[in-house]
Amino acid sequence: MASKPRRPIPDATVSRLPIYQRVLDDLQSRDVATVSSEDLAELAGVNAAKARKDLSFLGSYGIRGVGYEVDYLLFQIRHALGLTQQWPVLIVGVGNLGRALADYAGFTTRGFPVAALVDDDPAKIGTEHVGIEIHPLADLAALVRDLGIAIGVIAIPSSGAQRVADLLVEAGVSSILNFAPAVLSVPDDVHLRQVDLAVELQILSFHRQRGQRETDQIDVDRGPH
Amino acid sequence: MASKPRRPIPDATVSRLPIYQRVLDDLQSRDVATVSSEDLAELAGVNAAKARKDLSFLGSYGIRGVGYEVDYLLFQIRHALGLTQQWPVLIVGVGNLGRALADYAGFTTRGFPVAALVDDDPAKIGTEHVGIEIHPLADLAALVRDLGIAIGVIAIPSSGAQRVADLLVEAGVSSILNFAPAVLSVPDDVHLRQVDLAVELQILSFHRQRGQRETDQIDVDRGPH
DNA sequence: GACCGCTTGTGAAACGCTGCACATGGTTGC
DNA sequence: GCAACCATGTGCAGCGTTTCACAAGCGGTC
Repeated sequence: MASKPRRPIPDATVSRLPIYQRVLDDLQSRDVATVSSEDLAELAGVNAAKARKDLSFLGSYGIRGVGYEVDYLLFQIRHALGLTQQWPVLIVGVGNLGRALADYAGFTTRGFPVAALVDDDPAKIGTEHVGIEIHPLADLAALVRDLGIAIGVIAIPSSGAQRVADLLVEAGVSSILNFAPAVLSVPDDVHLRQVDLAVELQILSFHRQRGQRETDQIDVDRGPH
Repeated sequence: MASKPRRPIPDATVSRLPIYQRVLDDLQSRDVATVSSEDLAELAGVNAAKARKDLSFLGSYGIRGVGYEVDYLLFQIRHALGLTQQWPVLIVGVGNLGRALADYAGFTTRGFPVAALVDDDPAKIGTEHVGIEIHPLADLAALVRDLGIAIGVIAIPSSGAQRVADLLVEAGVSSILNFAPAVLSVPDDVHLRQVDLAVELQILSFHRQRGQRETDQIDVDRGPH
C-alpha cells in the first residue's frame, strides 16, 4: 500500500530485476553490507547508469556517497516482483525437460515451489519424482484449485501445447510459462511467456555467421571443419 | 555472396526470424505454396506490418498481390540465419537439463545436431545417452577440435559455469548458450546468450501481482469481457 | 562547522523498434 | 489491352529504452 509505484516500472527494467536480485543474494550470503551502482552493474553485466535508473523506479533507496544497502534493496526488489509470498507452480509434462525443471533448485529458492506434476502417460501416473506425485491430466483443474496454483509450466511437445494451455486457463491459472515451440493463444488477462530453446541457437547462428563473413574478407583460420 | 544485406538486420528482427521459419516449416509440410504477410503474422503471433518489415530486411522476396512463396522464403530465412549448413553443438553437463536438451528434437531438425556430451561425474563418463558417448571434461578441447564444434551449451550448476565457459572459449568455441543462472564474462568476439528459467517465472510474478493490484482497486470482473 | 570527495538520482539527447497509412507494382478478369 | 483488385514494401510519426552528463545530497575530515 505504501509503495505504490509512482511511475510504472518499464518492462525492460522488470526483466533485469531478477538479475539484480540474484547478484544481491550472492552479496548477502557473503556478508556484504552495501554495494555501489557501479559494482552492482558490473556483477549484473549491465551499464552503471542503467542499473541506477532501474533501481530508481522502485523508489529512492540508495544513499548518496555510499551506495545501496544490500538487505534493504533485496527486500524492495522482492516486494516489487511480488515475491513476498510463495507461488506454487504446476508442471505439465514429466519428460526430461519437466524433470529438469522440477529438480531445478532455482525455482524453489526463488519462491516458486513445484507443487504438482501432471502427465498423460499411464506408466508415469501414480509414480513420484523428487517426492512429488505425478497426476493424470484429468486432475489438472482439481490440483489448480486445491493447491492454489497461479502459474502453469508447459513442458510437452508442441502438438498438445494449445490444448494444455486451454485447460490451464479454464482451471483459472493466470500465468503460463511455455517451453513448447509453438505460438499459443490465451485470453488477454492471462500472462504468457515463451522460452524457445532452438530459437536461442538460431540467434547464435546468425551472429556467428555475420562475424565470420567479416573475417572472411580478412582471413580464414578456422581449423578443419 | 549475392545476397549481402544492404541494411543490417535489426536484433529484434533476428529474434523473430526463427519463429517465421517454424511457421513456414509447418506450412510447407502441409503443402501450402504461398502465404500472405497477414496470415504469416497471425500464425507467428505478430503484427502484419511488422512481419512485412522483418522480411523486407532479407530482401524483396514477396510478390505484390499474391504473398510470399513458402519454399523460397524459407530458403532465404535459413540463409540469413546461417542455417545452410549444420552446426554441431557440444553440451556440457548431462543432468536432467542436459539430457532434455540432448533429446530435444528441435535442435537436430533445425540444424544443430548434438555431437558431443561432456560431464565431470566419473559414474557417467563412458556411458551413452541417446547413442552419444559421455566424455570427461578433460576431453573438451579435443572434441571441439575434432568435431568442428562451433556452439557450446552450458547445462551445469552456476558454480562451475565460468570455468566451463573459459574452457569452451579456450578450445575455440565462438558461441555459447548458458543455462546456468550466472553472469558469465567472455571475450568480445564470443557470442553469449543466456537462458534463465527462474527469471521468466519472476517476470510472470511481477505482472501477476500488478494485475491483481489494479483489479483490487476497481473491483473484479474476471469473467469473459 | 565548513569543505571535499564520492555516489545517487534524473533531465535530456540519441537510438532503435513499432505500427500506421499509402504509394508501388504485380495479377486477374473482362 | 485495360481496369480493378490486392498484397507488398516503406516513409514517417510516436513510443520506449539506453546512455551521457551533471546537479543534488550524504559522510568523512580537517
